Amino acid sequence: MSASGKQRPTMVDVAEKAGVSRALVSIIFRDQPGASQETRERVLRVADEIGYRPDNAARLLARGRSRTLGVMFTVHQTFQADLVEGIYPEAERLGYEVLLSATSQGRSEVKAVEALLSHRCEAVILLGPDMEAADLDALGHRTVAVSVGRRVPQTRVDSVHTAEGKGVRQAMDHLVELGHRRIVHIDGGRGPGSAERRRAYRAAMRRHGLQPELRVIPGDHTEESGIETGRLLLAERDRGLPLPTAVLAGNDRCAMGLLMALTRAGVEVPGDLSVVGYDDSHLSHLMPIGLTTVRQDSLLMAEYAVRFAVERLEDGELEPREAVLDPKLVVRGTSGPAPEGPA
Amino acid sequence: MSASGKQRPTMVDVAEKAGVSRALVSIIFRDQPGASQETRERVLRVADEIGYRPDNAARLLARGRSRTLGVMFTVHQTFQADLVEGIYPEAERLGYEVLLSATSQGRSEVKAVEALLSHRCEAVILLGPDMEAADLDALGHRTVAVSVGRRVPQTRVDSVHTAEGKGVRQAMDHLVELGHRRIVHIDGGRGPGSAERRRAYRAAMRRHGLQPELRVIPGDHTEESGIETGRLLLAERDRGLPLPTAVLAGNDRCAMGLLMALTRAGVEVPGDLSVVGYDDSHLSHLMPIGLTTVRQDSLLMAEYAVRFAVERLEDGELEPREAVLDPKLVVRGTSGPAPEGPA
DNA sequence: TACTCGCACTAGCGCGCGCTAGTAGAGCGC
DNA sequence: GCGCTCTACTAGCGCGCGCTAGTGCGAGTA
Repeated sequence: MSASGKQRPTMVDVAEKAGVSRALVSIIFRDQPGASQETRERVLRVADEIGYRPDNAARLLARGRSRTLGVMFTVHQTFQADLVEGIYPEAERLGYEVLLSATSQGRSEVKAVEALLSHRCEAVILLGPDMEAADLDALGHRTVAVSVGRRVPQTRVDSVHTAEGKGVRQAMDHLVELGHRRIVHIDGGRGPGSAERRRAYRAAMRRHGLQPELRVIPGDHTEESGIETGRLLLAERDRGLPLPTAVLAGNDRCAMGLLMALTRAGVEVPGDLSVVGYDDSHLSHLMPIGLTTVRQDSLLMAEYAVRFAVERLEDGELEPREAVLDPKLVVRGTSGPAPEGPA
Repeated sequence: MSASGKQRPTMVDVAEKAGVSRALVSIIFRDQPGASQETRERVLRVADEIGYRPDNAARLLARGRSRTLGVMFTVHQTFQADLVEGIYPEAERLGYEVLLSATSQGRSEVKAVEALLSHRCEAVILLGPDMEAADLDALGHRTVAVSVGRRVPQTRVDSVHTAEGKGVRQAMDHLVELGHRRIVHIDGGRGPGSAERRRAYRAAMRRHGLQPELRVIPGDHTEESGIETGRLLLAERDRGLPLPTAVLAGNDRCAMGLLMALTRAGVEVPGDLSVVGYDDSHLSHLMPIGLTTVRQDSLLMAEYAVRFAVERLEDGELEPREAVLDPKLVVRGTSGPAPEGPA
């Protein structure tokens, strides 16, 4: 037997060996009524003996539906990994399979989505999509699509995200209550949710009368971005400018980068400076003192995403929906009272 | 048009609209000779108009081969994300598609692999598999399998890994040269490569005459493990025991956790203590001073894995092969001279 | 005996495509 | 005219399975 010559056994093989028709084998493997208990057991035993497994490709060709959800995600985005982890069980619960397709440099979102569709996924769940709204809309016309983490108003695409505004507001209120005034925000660039977070930060600063201190530092949702910001702030300090007393990072990864840069340089967290992240990915626990962050419930988001997709598949008339989940500030060790002293 | 009623156009639709036979459309989409340039363009234009895309499921049913590689990976393992990123381009270069299937808690390796096989993957690439050698061997008999990061001698499974021993030896020599003697190793538990690293650590300690200082702390390949170890070491210090002067972590994630725990507690790295990781995942750059680590070339490993799989598929008689890549110590900021003074 | 009913099982078409074995027609040489 | 070759295209089977419309048969009823 050559390695490449490993012939997959088919239903016909099982049927012949068991002395029944192929149709009956089909019935048995679909767990449909129409076969005696005795025959069921015999056929299953035979199938097991010759190593038969149903061929999904053929299966989903034969029945019109594939009952498969495609998930597009970005390698290296921690929070998306959390989401993927939540998607599997919910999909299984509803009787759907899951196919993953990653984007990375050199593999665009379009490519990743095409791969999913060509494998007959009935719906695609896009984790933090970065494509144009128009492209998203077009995709929504071609198939059932759900965007997670990014709002997509006015399109035929369902979306699941958290009320970014609320989350940021909670974080800002928390910091202000602790006496912070010089609070800067590291922007998430084109990252999912960034625009809303930036807006909410600005609004919160104004609301608290901190307009003069308002400062948005460009960045993105990576550790590098946090490190760079850290370097920038340290350089400013060395030139005599005051450090901010608190930083609202674009997400947890960014916050972690910032923390690494600052603590290495001897800045006390939260003594000299407080840091708040966003996501509550498992990174939040990396800091021994815990990262104060705005929790997005990845499990719940995954659940919604899967359910939106499935419900749209089963009732095509449904209008696009939007789930806006409540974020929740989780106070851990990286936020504390603002340091004393003059600005 | 209801959302779920989005009927995918098929070749028949294209053929009818273009006024040719379905077979000709097939020829054109497979880029085979047998159609005039003029017809080609017309058919492709028509196909584009009605939004036709080839159906992969049907395609791989019709031709015997699917030309698809399945990749099993673990969500959250950073280094595996690096590997996935390398697998895509190499597979594409060789004309293969890639299907991903993740393991996580609640989704076992067996489940993940079954999902891949049921979608007619011709071969599976297992990133850091944790299953029994016997199960791996069985899988190797059923299909073409490649294990990445874990050695699997005596099985019908190709494997790609680095010479863990060499890597550890380089790291240990580096530390000893810097004057370190009290070097502990955080074990990687059942993680890929752990056994070899542990063995090599022991051997290196003996070789350098440091047997009395030999110490392996149980752990695994997560940040949590590093944090716990950090806590443990700090607690020991508080009880008057000396800190080790250097730690060889099980991998980068573990090293990062350790660094977070130690630097938070005021331990100077590398002043008081040096830390060496393993993998050179992108985490290594998270530390502003850079993590000294043993580099595993993820791109090269991915390339080997894909090529092994493909070559076995195209020549089934090939015996299982093993690629052992040379690791390379990358010295960055977390390792420095051993601190002075008595133990 | 004749007639239904229900259970266990089978025949056979179709899913969308790849692929082999063709055919029709144009062009060419003699 | 005939035979040949070459290009452009088509007919039709098969991939492994789902599914509808059956068939056969024993038990129960009148």
